[in-house]
Amino acid sequence: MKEQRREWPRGMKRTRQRECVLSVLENSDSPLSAMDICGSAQNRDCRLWLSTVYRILELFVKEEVAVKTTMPDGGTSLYELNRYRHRHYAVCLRCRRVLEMDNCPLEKFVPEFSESDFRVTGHRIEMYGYCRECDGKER
Amino acid sequence: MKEQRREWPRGMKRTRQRECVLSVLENSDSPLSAMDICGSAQNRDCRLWLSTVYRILELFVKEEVAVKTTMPDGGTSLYELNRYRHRHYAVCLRCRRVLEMDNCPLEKFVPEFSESDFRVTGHRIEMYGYCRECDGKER
DNA sequence: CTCGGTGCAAACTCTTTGCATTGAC
DNA sequence: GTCAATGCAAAGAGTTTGCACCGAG
Repeated sequence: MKEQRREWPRGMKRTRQRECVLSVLENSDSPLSAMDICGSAQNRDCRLWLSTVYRILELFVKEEVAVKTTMPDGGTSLYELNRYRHRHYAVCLRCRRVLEMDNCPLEKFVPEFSESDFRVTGHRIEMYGYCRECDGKER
Repeated sequence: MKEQRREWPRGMKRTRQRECVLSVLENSDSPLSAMDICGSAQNRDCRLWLSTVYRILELFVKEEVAVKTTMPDGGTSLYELNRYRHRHYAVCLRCRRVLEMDNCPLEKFVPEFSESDFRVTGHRIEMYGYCRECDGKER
């Protein structure tokens, strides 16, 4: 995984802890939980508290630096960098591995509603199934 | 909302509490939280504990009577009957109203993956935006 | 009658909040 | 120097677990 230097988000005070959280996010190619992030940060010799991670993530989401998601069966919230591009995932039901899809089914799609109008500003798609390694194996 | 009688799921012990949870789910056309379900049950003069609701829902999901989902920004898990048909929702970002979509963008879609194969067995789609009442209003 | 289901309490996990101190600007 | 950000503790929400009693089969 490569260190990709990006400029610091404008108008946001630059602290050691925020740099660290941003760096962890930059160097992950799948969504992370607050606890994952806190752990990775500790491994980089950056001491910071879990509540601080939550506060930083909240800020990042507000500033649209990061995006918050959840796996469909609920549980913990996950965060990833807002890469300003369309990205959808396929989740393996066996090993939980997350694959990135190269295309988006909503490119040319116009949703229909019987009851009402709706102005669509975003969408979320996840595919479920089995990755190559898990397909055919039990459970 | 109409009482739709369906037969009791096979091989599952029939108790007052389970009938009640099933009935609440049958008569809702949007996903409900465990607490919603518990509340609705109380309104029907069915006393049951929240932990019981969770246990019943876990059973229903295992038996594929119900489906567990979450809104994308995390938080509480929601449950709805497994209606064995394709159904996607649009969620209003302002009032949280949930609209059902009449079509599915994945009918003719074949996902592409650069790295690996993936056998797709299901998918989840949610659209976000603003419903007619909320569009244009602030926040 | 038996054994799984439920009531109830308590624990657990993830997340948020409050307050004093620290550190970026 | 000022005020926002953080460390830390503690509270909150949602969910799970343990155990004794109850009730469906």
